[in-house]
Amino acid sequence: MKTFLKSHLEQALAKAGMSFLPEDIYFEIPKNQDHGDLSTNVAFTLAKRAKANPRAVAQQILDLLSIPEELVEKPEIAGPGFINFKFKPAYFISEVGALLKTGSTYGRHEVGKGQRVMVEFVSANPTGPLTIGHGRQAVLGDTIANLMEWLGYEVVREYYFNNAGRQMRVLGDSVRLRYLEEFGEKIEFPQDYYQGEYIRDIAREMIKEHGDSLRGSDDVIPFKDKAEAVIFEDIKNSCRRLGINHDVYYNENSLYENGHVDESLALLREKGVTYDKDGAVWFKTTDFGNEQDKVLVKSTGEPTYRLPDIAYHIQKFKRGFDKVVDIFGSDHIATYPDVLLALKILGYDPAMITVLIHQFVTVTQAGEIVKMSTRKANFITLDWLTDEAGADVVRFFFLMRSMGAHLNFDLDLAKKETDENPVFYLQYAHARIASIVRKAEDAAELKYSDSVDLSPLGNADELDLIRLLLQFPETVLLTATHYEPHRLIVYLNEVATQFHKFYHSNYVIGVGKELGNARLALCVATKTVLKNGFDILGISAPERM
RNA sequence: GCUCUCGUAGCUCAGAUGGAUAGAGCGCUUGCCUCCGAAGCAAGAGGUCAUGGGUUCGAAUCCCGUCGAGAGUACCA
Repeated sequence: MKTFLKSHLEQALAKAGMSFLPEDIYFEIPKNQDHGDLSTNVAFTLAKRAKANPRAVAQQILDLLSIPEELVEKPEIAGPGFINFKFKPAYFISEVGALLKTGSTYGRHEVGKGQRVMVEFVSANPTGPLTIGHGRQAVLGDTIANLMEWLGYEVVREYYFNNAGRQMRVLGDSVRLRYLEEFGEKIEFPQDYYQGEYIRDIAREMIKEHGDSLRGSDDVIPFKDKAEAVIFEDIKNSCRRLGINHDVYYNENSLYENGHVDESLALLREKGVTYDKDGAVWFKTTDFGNEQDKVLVKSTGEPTYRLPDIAYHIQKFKRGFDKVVDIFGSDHIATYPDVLLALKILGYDPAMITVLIHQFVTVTQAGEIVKMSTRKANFITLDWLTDEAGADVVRFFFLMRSMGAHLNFDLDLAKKETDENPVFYLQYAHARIASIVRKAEDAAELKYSDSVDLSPLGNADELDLIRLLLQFPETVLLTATHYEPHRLIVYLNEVATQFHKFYHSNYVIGVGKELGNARLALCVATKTVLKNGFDILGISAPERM
């Protein structure tokens, strides 16, 4: 509808002989309905440039504007120079009909058609269970992947991990020590080892499988392998419970094995942006405005995380993705600029990578902040949270705030949030509609059809609801292109509110066949929008609750 | 010290390219079930948009300073 109005506006502007740019013409949905359904401030933009009076410019535009009268009311000039447009019911009714026929794909777009996008998220190394912090990223990542799918992209959900290195050796040795402890051996457990109870669980597994046969050796490999397998399975399961399934698990190690790490270093050397000093290889980031140079390969010969990260991203492009979305916690905020810089130097377009940084989750319990650390084991696991609150509530909770905002997770509230959680407000609306549809078709002589005559609709409650429903496709587009899932929740909340309002003063059953069927169709349209929105968010759409 | 994110109602948070009277949930006050689901609806109280300047027709939004919170600033990831 915006493009429709825009083209008419452009014609009027051209007729008036005003010079303008396509981006001069914006429409917004006014907060106040007295200002119509769509409003434009184009007169301000042009008046400023021509040093003219905005109202006069607006009037000049309107004099030359001709739009079809059957769909749109006569435009009005309001305030200091806004031009407001108001649609006629006929417009709304025809659009609802289209919505009903489109059904479960209503709100999908094709802007990403034929393109492949990778969304990388979670990417935790298998050293312990996923915590609430990981949970936020997992849910955000999966939902952004869903949004990309709704834009028409072919999406790959990827998990990048490392099961080699010191970290994993410490993990293996942690299990080994607990294993020995199970046999009553006096051991000294280093403070920087993994303290969690899950280490003991794995140690007991080892006893079940191997008895005491490993007591004599100090080989950590079998312990490491077991720990990795158990923990990774646990991680995958935690994700699965929230409806998250990665398509690819990409092992950092393979970058070494396939020579990609060495190759990346060689490429950077060729570009002359590295140098050797103190036995280490440095990346000359100061040449590009950074405060200090960064180490790519330590004096021990071991690369820092930067180098494999660079190699990994090169592979992302070589694997044929048109677009890459990386989701990191705010603790990684300093790592990605170096990666992007390296890619740029090597001739890749950094604009193809979108890095999303989400703020951390602070957990409060009994009014006190719980500090979390995998090492120390005073963490709250994602599984525990899912047990307590349920998958829908967990997903919803992590999505309802913008990722730039710190998320305060009040555990006491999360536990008792069963009937006062906003997710139920939305689901309730859906279940309520389902119930009406059942009842209407059972008891009354109503029958839903996507080609029912909708013209009996037209009162304020009905039109307000329709107006909102028709915003769904654009909301999906905005939510996806801004990578801000919480916007969809804000929107769906408005839909639910407006539906409840409609419901309370407009009966579906007992108002006659024509109006009844039209309202029934409106209910189905609302249900469709809610359901499609829930699908994107990854929460269930209950028929009963 | 420097960089990034942030500061909006008692609490938790929304406020699309700068727009018209600042929004929701929870909590608080008051109404609404002989009728499609009261997990709901309606009404009310509650604000110096951290703070001081600046930009302009117009600022919660953009720019600079100050205060406060979090993260980063490693030859850890």
